[in-house]
Amino acid sequence: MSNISQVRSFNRTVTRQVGALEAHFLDTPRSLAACRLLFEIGPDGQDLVHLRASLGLDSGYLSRLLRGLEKEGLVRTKGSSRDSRIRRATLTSKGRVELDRLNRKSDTAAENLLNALRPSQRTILTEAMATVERLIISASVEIRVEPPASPAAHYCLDSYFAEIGERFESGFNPGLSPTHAPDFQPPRGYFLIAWLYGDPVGCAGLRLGPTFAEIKRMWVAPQSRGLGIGRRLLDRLEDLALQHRLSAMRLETNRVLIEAQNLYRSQGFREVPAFNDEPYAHFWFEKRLKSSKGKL
Amino acid sequence: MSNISQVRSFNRTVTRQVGALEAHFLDTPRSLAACRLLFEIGPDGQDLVHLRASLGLDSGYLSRLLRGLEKEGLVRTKGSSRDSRIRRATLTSKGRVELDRLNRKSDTAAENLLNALRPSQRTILTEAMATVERLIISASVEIRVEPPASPAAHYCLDSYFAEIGERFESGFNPGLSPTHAPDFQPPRGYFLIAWLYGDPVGCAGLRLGPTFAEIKRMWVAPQSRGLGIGRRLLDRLEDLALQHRLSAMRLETNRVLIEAQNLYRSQGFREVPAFNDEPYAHFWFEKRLKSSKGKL
DNA sequence: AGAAATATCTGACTATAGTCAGAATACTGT
DNA sequence: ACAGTATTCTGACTATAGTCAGATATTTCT
Repeated sequence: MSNISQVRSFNRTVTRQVGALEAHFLDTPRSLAACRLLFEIGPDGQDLVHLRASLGLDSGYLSRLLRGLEKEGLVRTKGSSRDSRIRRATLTSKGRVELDRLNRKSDTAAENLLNALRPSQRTILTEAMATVERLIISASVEIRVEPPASPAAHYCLDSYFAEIGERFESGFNPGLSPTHAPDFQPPRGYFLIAWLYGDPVGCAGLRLGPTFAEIKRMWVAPQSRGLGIGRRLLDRLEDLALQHRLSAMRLETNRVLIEAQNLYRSQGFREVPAFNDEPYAHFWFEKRLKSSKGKL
Repeated sequence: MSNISQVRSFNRTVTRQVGALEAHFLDTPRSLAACRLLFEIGPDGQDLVHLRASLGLDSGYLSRLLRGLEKEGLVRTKGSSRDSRIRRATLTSKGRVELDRLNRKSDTAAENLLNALRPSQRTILTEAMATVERLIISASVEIRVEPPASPAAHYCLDSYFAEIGERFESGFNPGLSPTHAPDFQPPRGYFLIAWLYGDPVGCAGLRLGPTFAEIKRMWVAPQSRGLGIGRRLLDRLEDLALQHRLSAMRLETNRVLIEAQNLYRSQGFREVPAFNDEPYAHFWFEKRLKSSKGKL
């Protein structure tokens, strides 16, 4: 079977299976959309903006679904303190009981699937499921050029600074390593964000120099590591550097970021002597870009 | 992650992905249900009974969907020659063009998923998909005791006789190896049918003797082999024989049925001297049943 | 301060999906 | 021959899902 027909055959089989699992919700007095909403609100509650984005709902429709759940006494909505346009939905205690019930139902449905198999097959199935899931998620990541001052960029940079602040032996003070947003905006550079299902899960900045490009602020969200996002960010940066006919990409990194160093090496970067005096750097890397014949 | 939470996480991810693929149908003027119907009718046409069963549609709903497709000029229905209650839906040439278009759209959607991955990941993904699919299908097979004269039983037996008629070196004449339906019905025996999505895909008969049980008419549909159906049929037969406190199961087989002999051996059967004069048999097998202490 | 953007809600609407009862017709087993 | 069963169709109905155009309140930008 070709790859494409395997994917289509898989989709047919899995749709049927998932449909059967979803049918289990139908013995509740609630619609599937309302159940999904309960799951998405979760025990800790969620802002309506987030619910709308991650379930892809029309704002009117979401509003109506929430009114329905409120009438059932499962959900409460209240304004957020920071921004009183934003409202947050939380489960009432009755709602938490109901979510538990739905979770148990889903567990049972998954268990029924597994119970029909022999123990050795169960392991094979769940391992193959993990692989499929990881690769589908990986294929769903989309990398786009974004303004470095956008909210998503701020979110990434804040997360990045928070993480290295914890990991660097000396902590991290952004003031000592300043970078200006305009450096990462055309014409002086680029800022890439990796998106997964509407959430930013990684970023990378590129600053264009006269002969080489500098990579800065490269980060992948911890829960999304191992999906090849770092690799894809580097590939895109390389494309951009090549478009500008630069002959090399350079970056510096801190010694505690072992996994980043491995990534750079596996993507063709070589360690070079220090080319700047970045205070937090211990290693400097460079990748010569092949199809370039120096600066145009 | 536990097996159960892996299954649930897989379902979430895959639902999202499949939903995205299905969204591709939405740029047609047709509903998803109508598209599924076109796929199911296929280039060769299908009886309405089959469409209703395999898509799980209400007969009124199906009727209306078909009227819609007829109005669009994509489908024709005509009475069957054998039974004029049964009607058959076939695609018009315009319908075939439309089905081709849908197929190409689906191929493109599957291709987009694969194209987001590196070639090595594509192979890993499709192999894992094949594994997941095989095991889900395998878990969806249901084995039930059925009357040996039911239409499904006839379908299995006809397929079985047709297959061995082709494979046996001497052909096969059912008259020389007679078995009566009552032998496979309680209290004298059992007839098992393996069902997959409403279609019979395998069978096995058990004839209860005074001290041992005889297995007869064991068959698995060619397109469903490798799913462990034979193994599960044998397990169920063993349960039944144990319920009747029999000490052994016996069967005979033809030398060309190599895969069957491998199955028997792997399930604990041992070759024994001929215990009957079945004309088409070359090998005789027996499995002693453990928890039994002879006939009650 | 004023303009533009954002978040939510409501009312009015449409499309899709599905159910159910009954009618017409044809087949099957005895 | 005839009672019982199966197939399909129609009309009448409901539920679910979703869309769209404002209205309102709030925040952000300039």
